Amino acid sequence: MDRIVCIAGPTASGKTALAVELARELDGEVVSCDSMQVYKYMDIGTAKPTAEEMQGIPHYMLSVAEPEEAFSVSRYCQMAAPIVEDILARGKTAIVAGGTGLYMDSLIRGNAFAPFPSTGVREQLEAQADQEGMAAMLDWLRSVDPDCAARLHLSDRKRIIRALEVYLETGETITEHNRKTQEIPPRFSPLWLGIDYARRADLYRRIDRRVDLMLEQGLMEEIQGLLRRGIPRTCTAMQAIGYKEFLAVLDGDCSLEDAADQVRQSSRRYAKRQLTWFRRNPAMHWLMREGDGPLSEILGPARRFLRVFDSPDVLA
RNA sequence: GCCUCUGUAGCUCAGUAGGUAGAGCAGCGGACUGAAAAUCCGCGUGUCGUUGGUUCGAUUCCGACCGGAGGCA
Repeated sequence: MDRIVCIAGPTASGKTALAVELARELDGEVVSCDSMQVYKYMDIGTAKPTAEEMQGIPHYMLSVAEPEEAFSVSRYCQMAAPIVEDILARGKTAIVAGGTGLYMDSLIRGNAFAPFPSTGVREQLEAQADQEGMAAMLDWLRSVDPDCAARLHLSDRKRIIRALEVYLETGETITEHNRKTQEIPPRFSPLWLGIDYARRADLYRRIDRRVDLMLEQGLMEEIQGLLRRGIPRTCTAMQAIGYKEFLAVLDGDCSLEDAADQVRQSSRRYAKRQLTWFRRNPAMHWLMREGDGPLSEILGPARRFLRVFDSPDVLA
């Protein structure tokens, strides 16, 4: 087992605080695993750890892209994997912490990705989908990759188009590509820790509070700053929860209260999706939090799991 | 104090000419391999206010009581 700890969990569950605490105890450095914290100038709304919260612990993969850039899993892995290797090479513990399950799994498994399409294939497919409808697109996919077509629902436009894109670009179906990457052994073998709440309502209360806190900290000003920089409101970064909704307030399309309600609800649904993703990981060791209990309540259990680094049988 | 209306899912409400009930929202579960804070799929979770009566059978009809809204005093 590598000296890597993955800290997963839903938004507002305390991943940042746990990561820093464990980094202090294990002589570790933190690699963020968050699809929105990678963007610069988006600090408050993505709950990026502040300098104070980091407590001098080195953090990586924060603010590494311009908001108007198209970021992706592939780029995340390209950048983060060498960083993790380097931390390990220096004899330190790598603490990969964040809520983006796809990024975390891909980094750990060392997923390979098909070359990025340089031509406008996706745009062409989008246009074709608009003209001929998704049923025709799914039929097409079925003729080249029946397994993939069987897995996808007619409404899942994104994945149908992506599957066709991979096939057209590489000549290989996405099913075949996935099969091949799964044959490759995982790149890292970490200790998986997941944070969850015994009662969902307690997590939701924390989410609600965090939204209010973000507004107090100046989220609206942060969004105005992005607009002043000329960040297009259609880019991926702007679809982040808390940004798209409050943007509507600045545009005069929505009241602040309604937008805040929407942000709270989107965050709750997001948290649920995150839990669904992480729950299917059989290697996950769950740390359950109660009510408004302090972080220390899960520190003990976390340390018990961490003994695996000294004697690999403790988890057996 | 009297009169009228009202009480059904977490919320707003529909409904049963008597055979234990259904919508929206909320919520819950799941999928996920280069947009992933994205995208998509599935699922009613209920002492029908309480208590008596009529009835083979009451959430439905009748009475009383309790809670809510309005009106008259």
